[in-house]
Amino acid sequence: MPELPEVQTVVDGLQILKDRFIEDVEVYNDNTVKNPNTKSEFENILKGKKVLDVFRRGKYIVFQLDGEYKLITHLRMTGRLVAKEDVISKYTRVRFVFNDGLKLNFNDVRKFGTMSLLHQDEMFKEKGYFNLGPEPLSQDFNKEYLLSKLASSRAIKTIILDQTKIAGLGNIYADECLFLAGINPQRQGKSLTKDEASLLVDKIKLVLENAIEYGGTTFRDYRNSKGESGKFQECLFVYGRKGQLCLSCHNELLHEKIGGRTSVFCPNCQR
DNA sequence: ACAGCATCCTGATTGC
DNA sequence: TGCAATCAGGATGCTG
Repeated sequence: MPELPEVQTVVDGLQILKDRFIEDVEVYNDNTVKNPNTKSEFENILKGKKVLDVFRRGKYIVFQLDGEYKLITHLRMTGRLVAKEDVISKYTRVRFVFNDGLKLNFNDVRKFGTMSLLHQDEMFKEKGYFNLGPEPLSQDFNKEYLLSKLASSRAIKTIILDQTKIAGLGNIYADECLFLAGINPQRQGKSLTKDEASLLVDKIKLVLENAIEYGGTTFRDYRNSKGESGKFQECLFVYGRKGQLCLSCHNELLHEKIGGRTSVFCPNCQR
């Protein structure tokens, strides 16, 4: 599941696309493209455009193109942007050919991933992108900010998964952060003390930084832009470990559905 | 206004 | 053994 560290790793690998020109575009799955309305429009606008920059915002990958256009991509669960293989698979949804022959495939088993090509002045059309909260690794995300978002009866896990409040956390890192902060994921946001909120901010930053160092987590589907796995799965304390023993206190890890998401936690370490 | 749930989709895993 | 049900989960749209 590509979350912030996985998306960052992909973006790092896609820097090779900078200053290249898009020579050809093929859309194999119409529903992958959200904007513009037709795939011929999508293909025609992209052809001849230069890639000025590739960057990450939350879980989105953004290609800054000349002519003030942005190609905004979301991998969702199984999307992969692969700049290595020249093979069109049954899961290739969109394919780009660059001026020097390099190919970029957007492969996506489950077809949840999306691409939107938008001009600078119509960015509001991509609501999820437009409404993103602060980057968790920036100064804007601090304990004062988090406290201001905790005045809610919703579960703390649901709050930190809300992309309009914090951009980039998904199910894996939400569970990991809450474990390291010693906070039960079911706790109401408003029940957290200032110290707990402060600790949670620190652990969110720590986990994301470490996961980026490790090239992200490959639990099942995630691969980087070269098709390689990440290594942070070796560092997980709770995600995917339901029924196993807590690495800290050796009690059995429990699991609950919170906001429709499987959540694993230690009832002893997380209060 | 907002919380909660269904929906999208396909492969892997689990259960009978 | 084989088939069917369940699970995985990010964002969105609908419902109460």
